[in-house]
Amino acid sequence: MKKKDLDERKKKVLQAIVEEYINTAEPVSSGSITKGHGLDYSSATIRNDMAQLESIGFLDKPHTSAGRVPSAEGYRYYVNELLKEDNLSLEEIKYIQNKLKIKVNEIEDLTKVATTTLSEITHYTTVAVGPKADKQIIEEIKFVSLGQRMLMVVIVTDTGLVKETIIKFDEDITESQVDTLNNLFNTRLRGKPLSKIDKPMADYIFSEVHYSIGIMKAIIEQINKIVEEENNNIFLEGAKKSFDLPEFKSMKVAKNFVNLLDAKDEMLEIFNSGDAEDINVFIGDDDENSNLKDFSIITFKHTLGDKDLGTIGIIGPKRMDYAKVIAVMKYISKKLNEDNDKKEGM
Amino acid sequence: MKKKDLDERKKKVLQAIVEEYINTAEPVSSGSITKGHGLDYSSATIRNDMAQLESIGFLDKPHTSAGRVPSAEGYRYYVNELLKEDNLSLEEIKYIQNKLKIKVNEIEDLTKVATTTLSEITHYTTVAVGPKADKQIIEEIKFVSLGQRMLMVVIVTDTGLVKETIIKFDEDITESQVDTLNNLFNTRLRGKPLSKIDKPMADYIFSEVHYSIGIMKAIIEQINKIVEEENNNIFLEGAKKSFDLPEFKSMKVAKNFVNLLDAKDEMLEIFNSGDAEDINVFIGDDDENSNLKDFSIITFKHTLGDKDLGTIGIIGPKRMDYAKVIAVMKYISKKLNEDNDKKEGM
DNA sequence: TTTAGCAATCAAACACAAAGAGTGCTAAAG
DNA sequence: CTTTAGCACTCTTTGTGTTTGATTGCTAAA
Repeated sequence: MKKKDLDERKKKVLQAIVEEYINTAEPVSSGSITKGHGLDYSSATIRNDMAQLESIGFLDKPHTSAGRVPSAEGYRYYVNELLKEDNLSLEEIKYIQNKLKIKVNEIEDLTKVATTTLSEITHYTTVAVGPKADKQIIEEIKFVSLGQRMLMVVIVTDTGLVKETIIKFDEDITESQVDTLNNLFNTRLRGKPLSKIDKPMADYIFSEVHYSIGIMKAIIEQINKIVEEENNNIFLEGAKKSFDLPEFKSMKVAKNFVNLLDAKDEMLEIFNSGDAEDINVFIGDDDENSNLKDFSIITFKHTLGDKDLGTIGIIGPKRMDYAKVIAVMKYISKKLNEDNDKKEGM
Repeated sequence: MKKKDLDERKKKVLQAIVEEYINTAEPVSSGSITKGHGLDYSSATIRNDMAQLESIGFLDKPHTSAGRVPSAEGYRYYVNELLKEDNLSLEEIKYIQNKLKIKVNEIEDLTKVATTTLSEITHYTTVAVGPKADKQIIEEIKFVSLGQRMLMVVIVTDTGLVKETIIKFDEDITESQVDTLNNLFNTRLRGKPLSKIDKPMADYIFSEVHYSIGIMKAIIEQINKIVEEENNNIFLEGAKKSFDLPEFKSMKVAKNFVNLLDAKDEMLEIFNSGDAEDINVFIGDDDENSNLKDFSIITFKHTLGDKDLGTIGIIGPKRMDYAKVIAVMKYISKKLNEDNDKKEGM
């Protein structure tokens, strides 16, 4: 049997199982879904369907006399084919509106508020990562001296993001040197992506500036550090909530969770791999020794027009309430764009 | 019996029990400490001592036929009276030296490196909190305009800390306004602690500047936000390591741990309450429903002369290796001061 | 004061039975 | 051909009683 060709009843059975399991976190028996969910068959009939759904890999059986549990594939089919839109309650809508109403100076703050709100409404752990360095265009680089031996570098990007760093030197730095720096860096980097501040760029700067190698080295080092940090910056919210989930009774699951949150590279890869237009659902595979085994990640891009302002996501159990989460995300995503439009126009 | 008047043998027995428990995480039986630890008595003798140590509250008994476990009071006595200095291995010393050698631009970075190193050597979770706002003296406030409607505020404090924030306005701001701001804030705030940027100060500024109430409000709001953030800033390292501890097999303990890390106010209170000169040991009380029940916190102040540069600490199980942790902390604390001396002199 | 000896205590481990949940299969009914 | 009732079978969970082993507390002797 082709996996796509589920007859209507089997679809309903799968859907009922997934939804039941999301609610109860217990294996679902054939008897428990004979009524409701648009079904009205005997448990024997359901059982036959279940056996087939298992044989094509959509269901798992913890052991003979337990019910069935959706497999990662089962969840995927459910999310792609069976999920029906959930509607937010009026309170939820009001709550979100109220939260996103705040005035912010940096887009980054707005992303954070949205991430926090998402966690508050869904009760899952949420995460925000900034846009990658190659997506951020430098609008201005400004060097400001703070006393004789201290210099601040400010980088303003088109995402409204402003990054600063302080550099201290062993030697004095003059105002004219600061001017040179401002000229040099701006003519060279304005309009380029953040990621352009790299080795070739450093070499060029070195070739242009013949004095104070020490100063130049310190500057380039520090700027590289900002870019690096910017590329690896992860904001986390509501991690503690996850520990109330029933799956966290298993120490193994809890440990996988903290390992997952700690594996920033893995997280960044997932968060940056999603499609820009859509809500992306990553359902943890069944691989026994993956951190992701028990979890799913759902992400969406915070955008303004075609500007990438970073990715916001949720990390929950595979058994998470996909319909609700996706509905909340869609709403927040829409609101973020509305608000941004207003801000642009102001 | 007075708690302080333990005879020599009882001290040794208590010490042996604590150390054995630290090693094994299992209740300690009378039989297991008849030899070694400077003891050479029969188990019956040890048993008598144990019974008395229990009656004065230094030991607990999970149940009749288990061994004994130190109580919070027992740990306290051990730490205050019995602990003998541990020595670091040559490798450990080298490792720390190497890590702290790095050149930093902000003291904050040095604190972070020290905190990370502390976690790496001890394998416990470590934490750093910055100095409180009333301990940080403002050396300069600088307003820098970034385009017509964007202003950056930089605050340099005597701890070398530089805080920046960006403020966006709905109206244009002129260079002369920026000059006024610089004058006003600097004459008023230079030499004052960060915490002085408060309501009375805001009122004063309002009374002096008669134009652009909107701009002034935005500025004061933002500055308050920095100070607030600065006061609540917690840096955490190695939280994941704790999950390998045997005590984390109990979900209750794991949950207490994440709750503890999440309860920033509680953490800050503990971290800020320590004595400046010393290494401070907070041993979790026996109170059943406290987050701290299973944990101890050890802190020391990162200082330079009499300047408070923040507090660094460790959060581990009550059963943690106090001798080792304290030894490492003492060494790092000393090194931080040495390095700072060098940095001051450069 | 210390220790040997021993009964008493209690968790942990084991074994076994019974109960309960749920399946898979078969054969009959629709 | 699809659906369903019926029932044997499987496997976990729960309960119970038993044994084992660790460890203590007490007593009486060294």
